Amino acid sequence: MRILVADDHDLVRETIAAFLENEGFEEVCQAATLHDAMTLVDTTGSFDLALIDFDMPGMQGLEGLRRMMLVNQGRPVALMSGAATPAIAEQALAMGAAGYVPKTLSSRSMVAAARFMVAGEIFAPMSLLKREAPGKNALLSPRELDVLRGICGGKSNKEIARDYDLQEVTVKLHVKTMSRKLAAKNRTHAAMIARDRKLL
Amino acid sequence: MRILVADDHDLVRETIAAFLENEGFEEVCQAATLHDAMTLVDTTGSFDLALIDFDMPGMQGLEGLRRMMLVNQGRPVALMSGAATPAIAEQALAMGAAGYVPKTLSSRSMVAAARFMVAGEIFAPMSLLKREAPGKNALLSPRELDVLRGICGGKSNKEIARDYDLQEVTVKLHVKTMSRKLAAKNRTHAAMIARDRKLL
DNA sequence: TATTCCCCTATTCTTTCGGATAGGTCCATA
DNA sequence: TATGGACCTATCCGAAAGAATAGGGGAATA
Repeated sequence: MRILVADDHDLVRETIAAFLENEGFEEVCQAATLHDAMTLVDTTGSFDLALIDFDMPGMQGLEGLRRMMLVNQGRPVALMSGAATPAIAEQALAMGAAGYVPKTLSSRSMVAAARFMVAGEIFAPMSLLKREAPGKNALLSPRELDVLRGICGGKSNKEIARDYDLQEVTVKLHVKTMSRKLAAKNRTHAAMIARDRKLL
Repeated sequence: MRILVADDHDLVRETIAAFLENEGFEEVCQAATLHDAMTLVDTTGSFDLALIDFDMPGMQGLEGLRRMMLVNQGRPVALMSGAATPAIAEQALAMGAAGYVPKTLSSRSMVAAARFMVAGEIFAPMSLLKREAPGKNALLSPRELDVLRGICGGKSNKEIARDYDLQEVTVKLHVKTMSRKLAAKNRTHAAMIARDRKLL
């Protein structure tokens, strides 16, 4: 049961490591940079769980997470952060991270989360991933949502018009107004924004 | 501590409910269809956790999950399934589900998962979400990946050409060949496929 | 050496998108 | 009644995207 805790703040790292050791995890290694963490994996083998800090030297955003996941041979790697946006947490999970651990977590919860992830489950606090107020995408009218769905399916304006029994010009109108509301540069951008905000 | 178990297979549903009751959950309600489940929520109030079956009458794919999440007032709703693809599990989580619970889970794990989700965490077995062989997006050449990234950012061919110091026609070529490889109808479709498969 | 693959460019053409402008209906609410 | 919003349609235009065809250079490999 080998665990790696990687964080550049000595106090934070050592506290977490100490707690994990007390809770029965046999081997808890530490690293202060991504580079150190990766060489540690290279020399001593992969870990059953790696907790790595998001704001750590060497991590360029989530690129560091990606690299860490590669060297750890597909075994669980989780992202830790004191202050990261829900978007970051989601992206981390989407790229296959074993979890997202806010540093605000109580030490007991942290241990529980670690146990969970070691067992091959995914840990994430739901408060972070909660979609905002349900009626908040009222910025888009029903028709605009229809069109947006069509766009996300890769359809052309003509196809969308056929689907909903409209004229192509009307679809264009909706595309334009909807893109403006979403601050999208074009239909493709709008589709990606819709996907990101989960408002399809 | 109110929990709802919704599944059309009586045996499965009752077994799960019995286990949860034995483990200390006070009020465990049952429903055999999505409709029953939703009226139950309407009449008796929202649940601390709702476990709903993916292959249940009334659920049209994930649409049922969406509706259930709406009526349960933002409190945890998890998807259960005997045989669902990783894509479905991911989508469920992406739309804000509290978790994905395979029916193959041992009853002890099931209870642990329920506890977890009631506490506001997200549960998902990592094995399902694991990305396949890392070198599998070798179908796309490096340049095609560059272009794809640009498209996902909503950029025009001209902008992408400028970014990588290419001619616009060259970008068009990559767009075309890359779209063919991905079986995409157009750039927007390609962007969505890339997002789905996480191969950007 | 020949083959293959990726990369880059060029020309021409049609289709599609996107924007602007200018109407119209319906419906709810002030 | 008026006002505004959502919805629909129309025409015109320029820009962008997509498809077809035809190359050349470089690197790896059989």
